[in-house]
Amino acid sequence: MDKNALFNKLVSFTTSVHRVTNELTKNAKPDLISQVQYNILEQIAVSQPVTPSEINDCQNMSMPNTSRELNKLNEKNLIIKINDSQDRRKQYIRLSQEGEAIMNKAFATIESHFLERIQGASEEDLKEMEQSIDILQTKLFYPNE
Amino acid sequence: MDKNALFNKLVSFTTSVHRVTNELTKNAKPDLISQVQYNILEQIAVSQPVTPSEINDCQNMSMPNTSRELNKLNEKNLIIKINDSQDRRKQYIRLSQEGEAIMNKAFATIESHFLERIQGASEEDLKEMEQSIDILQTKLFYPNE
DNA sequence: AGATTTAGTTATCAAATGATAATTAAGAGG
DNA sequence: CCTCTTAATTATCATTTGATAACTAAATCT
Repeated sequence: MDKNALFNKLVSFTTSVHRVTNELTKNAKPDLISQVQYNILEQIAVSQPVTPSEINDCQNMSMPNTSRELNKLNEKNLIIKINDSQDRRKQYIRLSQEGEAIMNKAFATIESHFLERIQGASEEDLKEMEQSIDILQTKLFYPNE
Repeated sequence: MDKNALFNKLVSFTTSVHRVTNELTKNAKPDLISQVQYNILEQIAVSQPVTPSEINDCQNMSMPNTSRELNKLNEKNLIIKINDSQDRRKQYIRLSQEGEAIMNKAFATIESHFLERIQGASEEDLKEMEQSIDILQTKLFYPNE
């Protein structure tokens, strides 16, 4: 199979995913946090608990900056830091109750945009989408190691 | 079908796409441009010609900021601006030769990371991925209007 | 025990970004 | 012709971000 053609498809696909994600998340981000902070909260929400190191890997940031942003989120009472009892250098980050509330609200907004978007889809379409997501997630967008 | 479950899948899927995209594009961005500028160049590369308005819609920026960033890219000779002959308020943005060269190099880097990632995939897998991308792109990540 | 690595913090500074207001110029509609 | 809207620009300022250096503390290695 032509891997080059597949790559070109992937490029325009990821561009589409980014664009649509932007559209879906429009107005979902609360004003009191920055885009970077929102991205971090989203990562925490999806895969909590999470360590600061994991955050800076996924978000492509440096430790000092991750630390700073986590402090800001902590000051805003949106996250909590838990010390690892085994390895006392490590921390685990979770959403606080307030953080959960904020993210639930954001996800609800995103979901309503999503529902509008798939409004016209048939049962058949939905099934196909679900299977396609599963395939791509396991075969292409799997975690690195 | 449970649209709510599909939505949850979509959330973790888009998170994965973002994370993997980050990994693939690591080291691909030339140092002389910022992340935002790179995103803009990528959009131009994928769907040129493009108007400044389209850019600020897709990138979720404001017109003044889009204009500023395009000026910076123009000063760096990475893009060219072409006036619409019909509607003289409009512009079309394209990559300059230098811009094309830079983006080709970036895409080559990304492609090599991509090839590493799908190294273990069988013919069958590749075909499935391609079909899945097609399905999602037409049924879910289609352009808005 | 001493050296090295790992996880995270603090401080600092330049640069990039976001947001807003004011402006120009060209279309579009009445 | 006049008003309204659209496309884009310029200028400005506060904030956010990125990058780097120096540091603490705990774990691991030898």
